[in-house]
Amino acid sequence: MLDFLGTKQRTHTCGELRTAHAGQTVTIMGWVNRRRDHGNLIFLDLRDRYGMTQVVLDKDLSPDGHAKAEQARPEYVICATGAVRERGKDAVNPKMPTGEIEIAASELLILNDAKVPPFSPAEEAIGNEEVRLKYRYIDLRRPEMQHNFEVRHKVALAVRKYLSSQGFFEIETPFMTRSTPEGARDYLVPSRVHPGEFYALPQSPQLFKQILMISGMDRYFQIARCFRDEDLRADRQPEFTQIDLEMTFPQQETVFRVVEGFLAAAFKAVGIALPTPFPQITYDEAMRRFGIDKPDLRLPGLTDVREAFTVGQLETLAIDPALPIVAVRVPKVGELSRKEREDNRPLFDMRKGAKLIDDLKRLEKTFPEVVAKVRAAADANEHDLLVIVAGDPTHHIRASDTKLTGRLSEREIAVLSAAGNLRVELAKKYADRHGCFGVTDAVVGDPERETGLVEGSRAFRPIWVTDFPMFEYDEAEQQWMPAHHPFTSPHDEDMDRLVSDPASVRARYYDLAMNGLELGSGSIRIHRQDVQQEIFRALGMSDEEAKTRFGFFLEALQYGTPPHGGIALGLDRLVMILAGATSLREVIAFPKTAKAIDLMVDAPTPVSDAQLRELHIRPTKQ
RNA sequence: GGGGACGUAGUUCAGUUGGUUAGAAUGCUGCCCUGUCACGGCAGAGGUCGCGGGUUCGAGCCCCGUCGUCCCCGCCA
Repeated sequence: MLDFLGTKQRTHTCGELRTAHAGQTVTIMGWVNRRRDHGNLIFLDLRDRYGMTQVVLDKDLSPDGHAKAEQARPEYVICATGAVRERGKDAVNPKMPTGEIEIAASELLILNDAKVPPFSPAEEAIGNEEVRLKYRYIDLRRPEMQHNFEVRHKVALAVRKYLSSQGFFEIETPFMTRSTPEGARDYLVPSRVHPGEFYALPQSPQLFKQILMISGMDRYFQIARCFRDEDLRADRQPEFTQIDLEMTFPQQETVFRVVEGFLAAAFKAVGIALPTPFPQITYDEAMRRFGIDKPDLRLPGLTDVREAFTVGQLETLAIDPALPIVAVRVPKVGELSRKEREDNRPLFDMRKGAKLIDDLKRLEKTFPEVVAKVRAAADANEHDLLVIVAGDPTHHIRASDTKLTGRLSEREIAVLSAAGNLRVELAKKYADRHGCFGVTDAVVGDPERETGLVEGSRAFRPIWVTDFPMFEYDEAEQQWMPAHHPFTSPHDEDMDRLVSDPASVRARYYDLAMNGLELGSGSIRIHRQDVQQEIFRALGMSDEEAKTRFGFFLEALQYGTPPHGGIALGLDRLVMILAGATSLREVIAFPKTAKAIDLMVDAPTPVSDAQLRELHIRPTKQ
């Protein structure tokens, strides 16, 4: 029943034939997307990565081919040879790029059959992720998935090309290494040769890339796999890919220009113009204006409306005059009903003393002039949703005024971040009303879009967030902790306050945010041994402890370390944004479930006792 | 570790207050069909209602447990 391929060769893909090919005899191969059987006339849609082409089997023209086509079923692998024929006017399918032609097959080979698939790649929407992941090879046949991986490939290629053009070497670093100072749990690899000892899979190539700078490699990059044994989210997988780079003698701006360069190149590769340079904002300003350290610029920011209130009014309304009072505006959402407001309450975090005024109509009855001022300040019209977030003066639990993070107090941050999160949550909930998020899908969701840059697209809004605080106060441990890894350099002019006022010390640390997602983060590193020691001491770490934990690196630092810095960007997240997807699973070929299981290969699994014995491992019983 | 949603035909789902034989669409199988493109027509097959226990005369539906998928919190410097 099945045919041998013999010496047949594919002459064209299923996506490239046009009317210009009419008259040519061609051979195409692909999967049966759909079969339409009209008795003596059978249509087969052949699908491959490049597209779909209609093959016609006419019993008069090719009785053998027609007989084969009768046996063909969805997902059978077919080889069709025949003449390209322009379709009659009434037979043109304007929905298909190849819809003006068809192949009048003179010969049809069934190269392979297929079991009835659990779902069809030809179907538009499929829900069950469990089935999709188990039969991932079928899921990946879907045009949407193939498009996602085309985007992923083009982005990676553009990044490589650009960085290479800027003098960066792509250098690999080990997968089997030792635990590094990152904060996540390690995946461990037992050593057979060294009983009881383990390698760790890298959470990032952080220390290796710094050592490459010490090694004089000048500019390094890597599209690097990273591993972190933490619980998953829609935007977090246990193994993920970073565009990792490091350079010698940079200013912060030097790093920014490089990243802007390769991102612009990557976006251009998928047909989108990304204007550079990207805007910048300090951490403090981001918190004040957006209530979050990864602002989504597609939405209006928070508005400071303190001035709209008199001291007396604040007292009547039980609002803390010392804390920020901000308006959250969501365009075009309109007034909410009492029930809608009720439903939205869980979106607001009042645990740390923030308070929400979500019924401006009611407030307007008592204080019409206040509401008028708030509306004016927030630039709101009657079609916008507007709420006010302020501080609750009766709330003094835990949050303190004295322990500062940067120049904002913990209580100020509590109010601002409650407002900032509400802003994002409301926008997500009413996305279909304000339409600020919609453009993304329209721009890149169309696999057929091949040409034409979307000039200055407002769908993708990157922003640098700079000057993060160097330290965070850990309430549980009652001590200052590095907000990032301990090799991040503080600002030169903040150095003298390391001990006296750690809260005010700014790090030369930066994030790149896009559309409310953290795309990447980096820093200018510490390159001097004496500074590094000071930082460790500021963190309450003894010289001995530092030596045990990072000895090899501290040693390396002493052999002529140049100033250096870099950044790492999440490739998966970047592609996710470009693909308009909401989960990393849509842009990772073989992802894991929320419980870190690979449903296709069924991993992890128990291993044999012999294997464990060899590795000197004895599992503990539950 | 915690919270929430979901689990019924291959797939997507419906299933009333707990009541007789669990439905639809699609897919699948067979037959018919020479211009379809989500082809159409006729006929048919297809169910451990995730799993285990309980309540009840009677459970897809109620209760307890458990497993799985997804989302969130914690966690992820």
